[in-house]
Amino acid sequence: MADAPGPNLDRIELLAPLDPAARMTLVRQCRWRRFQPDEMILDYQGDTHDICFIVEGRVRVVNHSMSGREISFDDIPEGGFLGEMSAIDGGPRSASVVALTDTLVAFLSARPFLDLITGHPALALALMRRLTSMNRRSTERIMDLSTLGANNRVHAELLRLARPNLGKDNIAEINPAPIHADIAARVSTTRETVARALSDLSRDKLVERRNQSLVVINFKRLQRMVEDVRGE
Amino acid sequence: MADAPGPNLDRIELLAPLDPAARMTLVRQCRWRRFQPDEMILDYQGDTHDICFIVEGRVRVVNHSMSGREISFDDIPEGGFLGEMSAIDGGPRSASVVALTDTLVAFLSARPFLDLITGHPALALALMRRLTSMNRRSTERIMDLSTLGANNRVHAELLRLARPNLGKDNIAEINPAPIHADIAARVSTTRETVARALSDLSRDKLVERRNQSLVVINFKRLQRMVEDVRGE
DNA sequence: ACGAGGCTGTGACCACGGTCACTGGAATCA
DNA sequence: TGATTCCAGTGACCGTGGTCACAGCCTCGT
Repeated sequence: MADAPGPNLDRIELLAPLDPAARMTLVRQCRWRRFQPDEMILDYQGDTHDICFIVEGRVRVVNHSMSGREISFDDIPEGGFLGEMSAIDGGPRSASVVALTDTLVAFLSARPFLDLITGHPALALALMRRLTSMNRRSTERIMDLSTLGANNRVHAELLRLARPNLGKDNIAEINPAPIHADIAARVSTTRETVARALSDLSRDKLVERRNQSLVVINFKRLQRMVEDVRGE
Repeated sequence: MADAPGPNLDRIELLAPLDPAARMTLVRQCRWRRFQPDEMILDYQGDTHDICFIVEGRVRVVNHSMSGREISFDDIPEGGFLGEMSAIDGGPRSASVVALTDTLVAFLSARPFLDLITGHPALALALMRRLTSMNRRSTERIMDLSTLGANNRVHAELLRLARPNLGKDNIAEINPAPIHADIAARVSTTRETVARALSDLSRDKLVERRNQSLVVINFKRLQRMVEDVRGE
C-alpha cells in the first residue's frame, strides 16, 4: 500500500478538497479510537458535539424504541462521516451509531470543525449537499410510511437495493443477500412481514434466492407494482 | 411603516447578517411574484432550482398521493425561505409548496444564491442549521410513524402545538384551534381518527374546546401518555 | 333569511399486519 | 460431532385504524 505510515484522513471524501498538508494538521487535532463490531460509537441523546470520520470499517445509524424495536436510518462506509448535525447546531445526538465491523474513527471537536468549513467554501458546499441528500431520503421514507403498506415498503426497499446493479436484462443481483431483520428495520416493519413478502415475490417469479444472493428477476414489473399503489 | 418603498428583503431572517446595501442589490437579482391562497408555488418533481424567499404571507410544504391523501411537511411563515435543497444539489423538487394566504415571494436562481453563501460564511452556517433542523424533525417523524399508533401520534402533535404556550399552570391554549384535517396531514392519519382521538381526550378531561381555541388542560399527563407508549 | 359549503362527530365494517409460537436449516465452535 | 446460535419460513389470532356513510353545525354570501 502506498499510504503514509500511521493513520491519516486521506480517504475521507468530505476532506478531499483540502490539500494534503491541511489534512495532516487535522490528523493531530482529532482523537482516535477503535471500535469492535456492535460497539456503540454515539449514543442517542448524548450531548457530545464532535464530528466523526470513519477511517476504517463500516457503521450503522439506528434508533431503538425501548421495546427493542429497531429503526435503521443509514449505513456509512469507510471514508464517510457522521455526527455533523450536533456539531452544526449544538443539539443532542438524534440517533445512535454502532460499529458493524472493526472500525477506526477520528473525532474532531465542533469548534475546529466549524472553523474548517467556514474557511473552505468547497467543504461547506459538500456538507450542505450531504445534509440535503439526507433530507431527501427522509422525506421519501416519510412518504413511503404514509402511503404504502408494509408489503409495498419491502418491495420499494428491494428496488432501492437492486437498482445499483440493474443490468440491461431487467435483472438485478443483490449480493450478499440482506438479512430479513435488517430490511425490516429499514422500512419499519417486522422480520416476519419481510419473510412473507419475499416468499410471495418468489412464488410469483419476481425474485429468486441464488446461493448467497437475492436476485430480482423482473425489475420493471416490481417497479410497476410499487408505483401503482403509490398513486392511489 | 418605516420600510423603504417597494419590495425588499429586509425581513428575511436568513439574510439578516448581510448589510443593507448587499440586500438591496439582491432585490434586483430576484424575480418577484404574488400568489393567491391555494395557488401552487413549487410543484413536486419540478426541475426549477431557485431558492424562494417568503416576503409576505405564509406557505405550506405538502405532498399528495394521487389518491388525494395529503402529507404535510412544514408551514413557512413570512421571513422564511424554501427551495434551498434543489438550489444546493440541482435535484428535482422533493415536495410541492402552496400558498396559504396572499403571498409575495422572491425567486433567486441557484447560481447567484450559491455565490452568495460561499462568500458569506455566516449565511452558510445559518443555512446548515436550517438543513439540520429539518433533518431532526424528519427523523423524529419517522420514529413516531414507526413506533407510535395513530392515536398517540395525534397526542404527540398536540404536545408540539401546545408546548410553545405552556403556562406554569400545566395548561396550554392552542389558538386558533387547528383544523382536524390539517393535524391528520401532519401525522399521517385520517380526519376521522383525529376527531376520535380528540373526543377521547376531552372525555378524559385532558383537553377542552373553548370558543375558538383548543386547550390542553393537563399537559404533563398527556406527555406521560405519549412517553409511556414510546418506550415499549 | 336561506341555502351552500366546510368542518366536526360517530357508528359499522373488515383487512392489514403485528405478535406469538413453532419448525427447520445453515453456520460456527468446542 | 454434537451443541449452540442465528436466520428463514409459516400458521393462527385479533387489535388498530382506514373507509364509507350519515347527521348536525357553523359561517358566509347573496
